[in-house]
Amino acid sequence: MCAKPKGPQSCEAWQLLVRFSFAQRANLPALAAELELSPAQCYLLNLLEPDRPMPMGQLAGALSCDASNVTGLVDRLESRGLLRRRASDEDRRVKVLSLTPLGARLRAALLERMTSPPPTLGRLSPEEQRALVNMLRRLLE
Amino acid sequence: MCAKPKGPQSCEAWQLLVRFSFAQRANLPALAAELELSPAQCYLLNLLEPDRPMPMGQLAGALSCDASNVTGLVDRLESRGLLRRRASDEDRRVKVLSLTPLGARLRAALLERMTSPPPTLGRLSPEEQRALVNMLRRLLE
DNA sequence: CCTATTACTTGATGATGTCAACTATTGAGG
DNA sequence: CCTCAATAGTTGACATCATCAAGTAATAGG
Repeated sequence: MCAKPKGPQSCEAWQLLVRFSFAQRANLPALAAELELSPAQCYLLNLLEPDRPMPMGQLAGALSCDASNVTGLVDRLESRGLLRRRASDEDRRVKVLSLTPLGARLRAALLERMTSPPPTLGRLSPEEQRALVNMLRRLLE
Repeated sequence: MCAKPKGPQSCEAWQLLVRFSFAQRANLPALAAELELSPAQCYLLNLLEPDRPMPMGQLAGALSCDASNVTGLVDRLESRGLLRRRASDEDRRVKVLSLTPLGARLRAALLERMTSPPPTLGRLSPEEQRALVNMLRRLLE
């Protein structure tokens, strides 16, 4: 049924993490809609940190989608005044994206809503939560 | 920054879980494409278990999307012979979906690829993995 | 310079997703 | 029975998402 590099639990742990991701994805549309965003725009805003401008190509890589798709996403976000395109000084082919103050505020609101812990997290004791943080950090590198 | 029903770790644990979900989402398109599926079709197939037919409306609820969207998704999957629509006997307004043998095989291949654990899981000891399974089970109910 | 590569845009096309309007069926009263 | 409202799904219109192929501008290497 599944590869197991570290015993039978490997598989189950990963299965549960994937199940968790799917469940998480299901409530993103509603959450995004409250801020007049689409899920794709949320993914983009999540990656674009306020104090760290990013070239469009790098964003396409992080989203693992085509560069032309990023063009359209950025068109719509820029027209709403949430971010700016600016030609890079070193390489004028490159367009660097940076959040406007408005965009930074919207991003903060988005992240706060997304990461506000659900009541089920209370089922884990503080020590368990510490252990969970420790493990997830290692899984994410 | 975030609500903390159980101390400062609550927030971080959840943040990491959300980050994990986002990272996970990024490699779904490529994985789905190997099976000639779209991400949305993967979500649908994941929910439709081979031995448990499901009404379209219930599927729309589980995907948290509009019913008319399910119509289109099902149209395409049905035209590929992956599932069948059948009018329910008790209530003929209801269309019950069931996987064909072909659809069940594709679903199995999909789930196997999605849940095959990445090498980073090897960073957790077997006891840690057991603890992780235990915690995720409680988070997911 | 000349040429190839790179970063982004554009246009075409199909899939996803929502909404409003529609059909068919069910169910509750009168 | 016979409305009449509610429900399940479909359809059509429309915007967004996503890819591909082709195009433009800038860079880099020879």
